[in-house]
Amino acid sequence: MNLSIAEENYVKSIYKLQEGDAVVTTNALAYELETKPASVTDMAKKLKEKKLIDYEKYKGITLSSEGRRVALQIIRRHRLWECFLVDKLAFSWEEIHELAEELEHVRSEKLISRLSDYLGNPVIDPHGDPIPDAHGKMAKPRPQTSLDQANARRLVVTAVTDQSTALLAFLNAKNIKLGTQLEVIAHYEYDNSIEIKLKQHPAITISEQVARNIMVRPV
Amino acid sequence: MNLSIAEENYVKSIYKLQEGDAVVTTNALAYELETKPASVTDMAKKLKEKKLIDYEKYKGITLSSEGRRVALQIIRRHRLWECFLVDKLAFSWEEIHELAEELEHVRSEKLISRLSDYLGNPVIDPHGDPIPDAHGKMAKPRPQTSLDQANARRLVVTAVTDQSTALLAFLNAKNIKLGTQLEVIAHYEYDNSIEIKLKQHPAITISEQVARNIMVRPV
DNA sequence: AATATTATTTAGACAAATCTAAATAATAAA
DNA sequence: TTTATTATTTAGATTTGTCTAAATAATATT
Ligand SMILES: [Mn+2]
Ligand SMILES: [Mn+2]
Ligand SMILES: [Mn+2]
Ligand SMILES: [Mn+2]
Repeated sequence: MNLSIAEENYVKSIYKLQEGDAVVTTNALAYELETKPASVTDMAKKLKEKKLIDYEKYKGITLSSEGRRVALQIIRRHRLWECFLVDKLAFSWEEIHELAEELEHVRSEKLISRLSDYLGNPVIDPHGDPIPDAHGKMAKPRPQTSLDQANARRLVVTAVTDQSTALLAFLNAKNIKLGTQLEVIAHYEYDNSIEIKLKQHPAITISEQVARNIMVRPV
Repeated sequence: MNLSIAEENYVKSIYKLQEGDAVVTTNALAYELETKPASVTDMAKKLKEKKLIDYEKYKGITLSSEGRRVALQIIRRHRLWECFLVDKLAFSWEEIHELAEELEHVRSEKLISRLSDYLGNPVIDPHGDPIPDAHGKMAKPRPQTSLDQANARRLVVTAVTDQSTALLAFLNAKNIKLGTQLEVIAHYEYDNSIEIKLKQHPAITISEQVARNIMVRPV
């Protein structure tokens, strides 16, 4: 089945919003793809026709098993290109998402398997997200929680859930990256901000919004 | 100016067919792009509107200076990706053209300049074609002739003009690649075929059609 | 110079992807 | 359980890139 770039982007976004088994709503998908609900309805009909999604009027969207397979391939391509950009071309993690958003649409099994080999078959991307293998199998992510809900005091950063340039640039400025170890000093109840300390750096206070998007596990 | 993939492909093909200063005809461009003359006429109007080409009804097409600039950027991207595929991912020269045809449309100055650095700023691609630099400057190709017109006896292969998978696969089978040294044994007048000999290989006879597409210079 | 052939353009249509505005369905509030 | 609000879909339009068939222009042939 030959999918257009638009169709691939829809499938990928549906996968992302599904998070397991939840039904994806028209509005949520429109927001995610920065398009209009009417456009989503149009595309939903096409993707249903192609048997990539299950969809009934007013009932929301879920991926079919074929749709899931396709989504995982696209995600694989996306994340491998991200690894390439960071590991080989020395891009930083906030610059790569947009580029990978385009590179992911070059469809060639051979290209991607060679790229993966070339990169040493990585299993996580520069944002800490797992990379599906050629069969769509992903390493189950190690148990992790968002920083605002972590109990332990000594933590290591494992991923970021929001990959906006703005957040990643903020984290760069504060020297926080994947693998960074930090210690929670205090929770401030007033605004749910959190004071943390990185080795060799003075303590800083980060907002709840930032903390929610940093995934951590006990060191 | 933001060009679509289709527009980029047109500009690149016009550049290729122009070969210096010749006017490009509607039919030639349609054939090159595997489309119909009517479609070319439609697109010519759009590219003229965008000031990328000079075009008057029935008078053919030439690139404007802006069009030339754009074409050289696309060619740069195409050839750098070809280098990447061969040098880093171990593709062979007949597989890379199609992939580069897609990769060339990822527009990012930064990506391409980093890629170029990463590859050691190569000046020729795996087919022997020169790679424009960031300003569109290309190394003037060293004087070369097609194998069927070469006078010298000892020659070295510098480029191939036809990059079809079929020709490149044929050359692979005969162990002919860029830099291969060969000796012309005989010209056969009957069908203009040429007998050549590679070091450590028995002599072989190649057709005029093949010889026309192999570029060489005296060793 | 008239006629035939070839090249190019136009007219009109279509598919993909999108949009706005209006209609309808689902859900929440009164 | 009506009524209001929100979510979703439909109707109809637009843009981009393409096509076929017909018309016209340019060129070649007689
Ligand atoms: Mn994308
Ligand atoms: Mn990522
Ligand atoms: Mn292309
Ligand atoms: Mn090439």
